[in-house]
Amino acid sequence: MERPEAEFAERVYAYVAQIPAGRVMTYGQLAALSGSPRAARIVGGVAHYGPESLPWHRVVNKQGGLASGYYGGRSEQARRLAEEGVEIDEQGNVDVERLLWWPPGEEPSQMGLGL
DNA sequence: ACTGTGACACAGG
DNA sequence: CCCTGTGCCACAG
Repeated sequence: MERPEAEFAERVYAYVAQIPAGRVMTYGQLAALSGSPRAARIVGGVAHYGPESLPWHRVVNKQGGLASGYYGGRSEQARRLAEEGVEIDEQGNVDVERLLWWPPGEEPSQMGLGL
């Protein structure tokens, strides 16, 4: 399956590129920010065929589980996250609640609430 | 326009 | 915790 650049993918790339070291974003979150709230799976495809230069190891599923098809395997993704100070529990998951990152100005908390 | 393909999400058991 | 099924939708033939 080839997945050359496309609008949706371009947006995902832009967000992934902004994730700070030691923080993570979920597939569903990236999908929503990129314009398709229910296209989490598409983000997976984008990640698989996207630029290796981007920090894909900072993209995890909503439960904190590491990617199943990460280039180099989950152990490699875990290693890269660990290097940034991210702790992986015995189940191989990260604390999404605590490490989830949102692009400045697009936090869900400010979407419907006046600060 | 239709079909196959998922590095997901979510509801059940 | 595990596993299973169903919904999901951008993108390539």
